[in-house]
Amino acid sequence: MNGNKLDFLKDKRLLLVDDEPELLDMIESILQDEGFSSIRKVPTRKEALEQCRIYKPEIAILDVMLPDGDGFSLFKEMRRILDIPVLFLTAKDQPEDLFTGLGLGADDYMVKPFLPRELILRLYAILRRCYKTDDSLITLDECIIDIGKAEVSRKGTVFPLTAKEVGILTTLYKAGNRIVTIDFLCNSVWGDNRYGYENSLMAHIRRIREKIEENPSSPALLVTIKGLGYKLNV
Amino acid sequence: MNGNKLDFLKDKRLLLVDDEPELLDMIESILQDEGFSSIRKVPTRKEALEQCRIYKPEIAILDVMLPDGDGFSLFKEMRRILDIPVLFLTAKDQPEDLFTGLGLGADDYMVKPFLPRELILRLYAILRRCYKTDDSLITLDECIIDIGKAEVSRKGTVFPLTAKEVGILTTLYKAGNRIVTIDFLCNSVWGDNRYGYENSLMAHIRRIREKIEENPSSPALLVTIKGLGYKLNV
DNA sequence: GACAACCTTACTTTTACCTTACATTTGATT
DNA sequence: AATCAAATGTAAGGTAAAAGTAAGGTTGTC
Repeated sequence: MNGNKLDFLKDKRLLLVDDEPELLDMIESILQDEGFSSIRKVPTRKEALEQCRIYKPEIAILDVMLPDGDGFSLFKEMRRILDIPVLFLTAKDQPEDLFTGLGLGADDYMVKPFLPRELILRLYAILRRCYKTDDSLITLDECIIDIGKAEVSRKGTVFPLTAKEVGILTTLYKAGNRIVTIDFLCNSVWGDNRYGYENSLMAHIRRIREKIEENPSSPALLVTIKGLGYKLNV
Repeated sequence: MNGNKLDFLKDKRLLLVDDEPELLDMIESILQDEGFSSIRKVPTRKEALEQCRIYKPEIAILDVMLPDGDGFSLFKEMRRILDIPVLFLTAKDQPEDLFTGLGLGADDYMVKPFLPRELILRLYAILRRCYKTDDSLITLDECIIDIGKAEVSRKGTVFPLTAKEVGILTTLYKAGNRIVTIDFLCNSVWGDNRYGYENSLMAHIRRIREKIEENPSSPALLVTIKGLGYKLNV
């Protein structure tokens, strides 16, 4: 697991929720030793939900027991905000908990105390499956978009991409050639609850089209679905 | 787990590999009871590889101990043919096996003897993540409506849907092939307490029928219930 | 057969988005 | 601190697809 092929998984944003500070610190150090760079830990249900909104974690490790509510109801609330994989932890070796957790739609389940190595491995197993397409290379017909290098190459010419352009393209790509609403795009590029950037988005869309499209005025790759949003054809 | 939302997972092709025929039969009956319809079981590494080529399973449950080689090397060979999720089984409660399995890239790991229910739940957890559906896909006979992409495909042709069309179809679909009144449809598409759009709705219904119906003038999918409303046959 | 509910089509209007040129911000460099 | 270039944001007129309208036609029910 020390190869470089899965290193991008270490950049994923993790959220740890547990009421015991010692355990929280322990897990954090296990994960840091493994190379995970973006970890946020909170002790309560309330803070967990807050972090879901502002931090937008890509995976969560939840304790079943929390001071202000159980992990299961937290899980359900989280799923309404984000569709991220979840690994449950429980102190009690009660099979009931396992069934409840997995039955709700959790991705894995571990009983405390656990071996650090097992946590790491199960974490990788989940991340691998959920985020395997993070090669950051988007191939659309004759056009190759390299998110990592922030450039587009088409017909032998290389066009550089700006930060906002990369943000927009990434959001569109992650949607998996489904329609992304203008609101969602604005939120993911400029941050939550920000309005008034619709026109700016439009200007960016135009600039992107001038780089990726054969004919920017009648786009074939980044298309408009009037009244609904934009779509990237992959 | 008996809801109908995850029923499509039960159609997935499963491959069981274990050298003990009793265990093989036991797992098969557990899975059959749950509703899994496509199960193939083999006792050897050699046959497992053969099945990967001809049966093309969508998930595999592998025993670590096999008469003609261990499960780990089988796993590596399988991955060269198919990139499917794998759940390992082991009789020995050796942590080493767990690390080897997950380290290689397996998706989950269970120690025998296990609870049938846990197997089922872990299986669902893996399948859900690997084959998560587009919940916005409506299949009506020969016609597939993709709400997320706002398009309808019928007989190989793809027709785009407009915003209002998507709204109407979504409302009809959510009603679950029950009759939806014209008032209700208008309210859900144009907003509450708005009248005077009945005729506009009719025009939209016509346009939808031209996209989804074989014969738009005698509809079979989006039918009129005179005096009551419209109904989507699912 | 008379009425009402709904269909159908062509036509008009509107809205959501396009486009372009220009203004402002950001951030690197001296 | 000043300068400059690149990136980003803004404004405004333009446009085509989508939505709405109207009017004559059709179907089913009492």
